[in-house]
Amino acid sequence: MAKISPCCSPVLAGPLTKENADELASAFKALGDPGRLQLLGFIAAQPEGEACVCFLTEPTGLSQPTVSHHLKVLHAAGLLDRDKRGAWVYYRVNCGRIEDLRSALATRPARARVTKRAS
Amino acid sequence: MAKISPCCSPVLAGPLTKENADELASAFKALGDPGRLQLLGFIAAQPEGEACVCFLTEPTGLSQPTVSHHLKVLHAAGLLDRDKRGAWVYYRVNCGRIEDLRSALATRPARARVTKRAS
DNA sequence: GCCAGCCATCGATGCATGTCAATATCCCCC
DNA sequence: GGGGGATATTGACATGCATCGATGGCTGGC
Repeated sequence: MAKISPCCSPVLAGPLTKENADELASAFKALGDPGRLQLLGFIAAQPEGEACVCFLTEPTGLSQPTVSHHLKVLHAAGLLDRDKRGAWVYYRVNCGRIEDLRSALATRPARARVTKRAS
Repeated sequence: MAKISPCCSPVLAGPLTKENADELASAFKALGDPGRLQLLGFIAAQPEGEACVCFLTEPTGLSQPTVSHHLKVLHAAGLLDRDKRGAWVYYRVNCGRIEDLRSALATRPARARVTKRAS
């Protein structure tokens, strides 16, 4: 899981280095699938904030290997934490990572907003 | 460009409908490419907040058709505004759309945060 | 130790996408 | 209206990815 260094690489703060762009792109790519977004939503919707794989197979309508694959992608992107308890594996949303992505999308972070004094 | 209805579909607020998931996923997918993130960064870095295609070909190291393709994808996702002035086409970051995506990633929007009173 | 259930991996398949060369389209200017 | 430059589109190619069935690895219970 690549570090995002949210304090230094908001997308709109200026030119991105290739490395920062790669890091951020891989994270957003993980969010770029409806099944994965639904999985995040289902997990976050649980009272305990966590869910095992067997619980997620049915509501998404995806096969168990596909769900497992998506969870792996989300985990690799740092968006899910994995907790194996006996035969079950519980996944939990990593809110800190989500916040990092949010801050990477911050518009005009510090630099004074361009005041569009057209012509 | 699908509407995101940011007020009603934060990813982590609970289960997502298939439609909301599709809308959000297509938007994040547009962000899931390093070249496109760099394009956003370069455009936002301009003093006027806008840039024409010819200016973006060189710093990204991509061919002109590829840049044009990425700009089209970003425009289709609502992330860039297009302004044709004569023979030139100027692209500008749509900050409102970016903000919509940010709010869609809001963690635990209203519902009281699960207080993790473990066991 | 064996069996059943949960999860991950593997292999295969079909579709989406990033990329570029070539070409078309549009616009300004002479 | 013809020429030149800026963009967009097309066609082709390779790669990536989502998906599933089949299978393997673990874990707990009998």
